[in-house]
Amino acid sequence: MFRTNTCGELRLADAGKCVTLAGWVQRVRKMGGMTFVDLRDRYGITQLVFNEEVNGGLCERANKLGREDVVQIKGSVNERESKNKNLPTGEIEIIVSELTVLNASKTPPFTIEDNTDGGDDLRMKYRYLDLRRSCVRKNLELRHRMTMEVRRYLDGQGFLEIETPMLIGSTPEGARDFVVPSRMNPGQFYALPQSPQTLKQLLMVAGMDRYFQIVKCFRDEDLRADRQPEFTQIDCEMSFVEQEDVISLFEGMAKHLFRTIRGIELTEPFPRMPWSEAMRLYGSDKPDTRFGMEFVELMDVLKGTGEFSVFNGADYIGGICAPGCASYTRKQLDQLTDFVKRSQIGAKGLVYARVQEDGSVKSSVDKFYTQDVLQRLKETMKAAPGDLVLVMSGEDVMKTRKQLCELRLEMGNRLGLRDKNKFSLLWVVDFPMFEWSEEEGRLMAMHHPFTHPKDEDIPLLDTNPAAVRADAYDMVCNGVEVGGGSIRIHDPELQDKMFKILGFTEERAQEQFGFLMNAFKYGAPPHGGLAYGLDRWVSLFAGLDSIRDCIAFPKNNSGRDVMLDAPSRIDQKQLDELNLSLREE
RNA sequence: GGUGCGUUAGUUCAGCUGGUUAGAAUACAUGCCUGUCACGCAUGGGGUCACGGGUUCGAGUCCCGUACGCACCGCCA
Repeated sequence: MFRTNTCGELRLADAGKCVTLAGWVQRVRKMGGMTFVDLRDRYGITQLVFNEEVNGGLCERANKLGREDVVQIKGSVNERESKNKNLPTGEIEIIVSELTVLNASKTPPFTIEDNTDGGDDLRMKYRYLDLRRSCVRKNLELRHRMTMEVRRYLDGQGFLEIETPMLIGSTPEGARDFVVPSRMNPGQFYALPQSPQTLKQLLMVAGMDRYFQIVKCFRDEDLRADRQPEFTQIDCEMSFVEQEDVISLFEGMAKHLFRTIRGIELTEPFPRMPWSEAMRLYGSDKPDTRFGMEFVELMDVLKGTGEFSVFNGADYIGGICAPGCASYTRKQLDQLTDFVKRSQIGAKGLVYARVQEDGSVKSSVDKFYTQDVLQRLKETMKAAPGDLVLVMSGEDVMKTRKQLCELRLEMGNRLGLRDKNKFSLLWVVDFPMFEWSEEEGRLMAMHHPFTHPKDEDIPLLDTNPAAVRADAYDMVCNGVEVGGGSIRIHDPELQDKMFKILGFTEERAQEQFGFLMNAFKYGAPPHGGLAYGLDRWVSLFAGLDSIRDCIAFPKNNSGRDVMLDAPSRIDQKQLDELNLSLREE
């Protein structure tokens, strides 16, 4: 037997027992005649003791151990003379009688500790060492517990877990597909699914009624801290449901996860906010509602009421009120101005107004506005003495709101209002069906082409499609889109009409989605669903800044796996078999 | 496709307006130390300053380019 116990389970009650442990050498502390070794495995750390007086030869060998050697020891559990309150096993130690080095280790390139000295790049290259660190391992354990709870909840609700294929056809609508050449069908390609969307809809046609799958999805787009080329969704679909049914069932799942994983009871229904409201108040379809500081529109107050040409030429003027920030120094205000002027935010400037203790307003545009106008600004913003009003303006309403959104989040950070242990959930509903694409010169589906328009907006499809709202909904937590879904179209005629509005020719619609359209002709039930982003949920619960930290083997910024050194070139023989040739450089 | 920041010891970083032998911490090695647990103390080894070009009497330092990394914009139905 390799071991009788793990390195995390022995306690004072086990004192006197003879045990066998195996694990990695975390650290060796040589005290002269005595040597302590911390032995580590997935379950914890147990201290080993070697005493020169008791067994000189063995102690000598223990002194030669290096970090990350894999060893097996036999010994007896002993109550410690001086206990370590930081370790669950800190009341005992093992007096070692036998030591076997199962496998020596090279000195690792970074320290295997919570506060490692390794940088991200190096940790990814040696991810198998990084995963030995308890802080990283805990993320994977959390991920496991969450998927277990997801399965438990959905199973309890009668969902079937059904696998769908990874090799499917390419549908260029939306994100770029990863494609896979077919050897047996030269010149033809599979695509990896961006989501099992159409397949789960076919499962509804097939009468599966309630489906889910914890499934890898692939998108060949540029990466971000919260975006990987392959990521995991909790993908769900239900038949004979309306939006309300889907929302309540998956709100239940969110509550289940909060209760079982974080021990947080969310008793109230999650707030709902129409998309247009989210844009108006927060400039974002995924607002961070952990704090207020909502936008207040100021066109009436500031446009045309003074000589400030920037505001007089603006099509949007909006402000936020930062409580207690009137004491900001000139330097701090300049920093904020620089922040909004940064290229990725791209605003031209920032106007501020301090509300003084006596109620008067001192602003950066004093010379353009009378105190009366500034008092109206104060009242409109509901600003109190000591508050700082920040105002931005622009000619593009959506763009300016987005810039103000960035400023609001920055102020939230500065004021410490974005506490990782506080959770604020909401549903954003009534998304627009379409959005205009400058690049394509046509309307694009905001969610996807199978999304059902709101019944009352269906007449607008013929007259003003851009105004049509959809039965689409996103769940947002702390400014992160943790899931989203929609009621789908199940009527082939409506689906036809949708493809036409999206600029599909009949042939192209048939070619790309004919299988779905045909299926709909054989009795498709009304259906809808939702997909949660598992990586984002785990990151949220673990308080991570990047989803990489909850993925065992993530890709770097350029979509590379630096450990495997993938992607890589393939040899000519493989290319020939696939009937592929590479363009000359 | 674009913007910003970065690349110096195994690792994480410092290195000023260009100037003589490039530092710290940690890791590693050796020695001392019998109750440590981030043990302590002493000694030691360890560098193509990412790569290529330029400016200069002289470049880790300034300029240009390339590569790589991170964050972001575009993109992500």
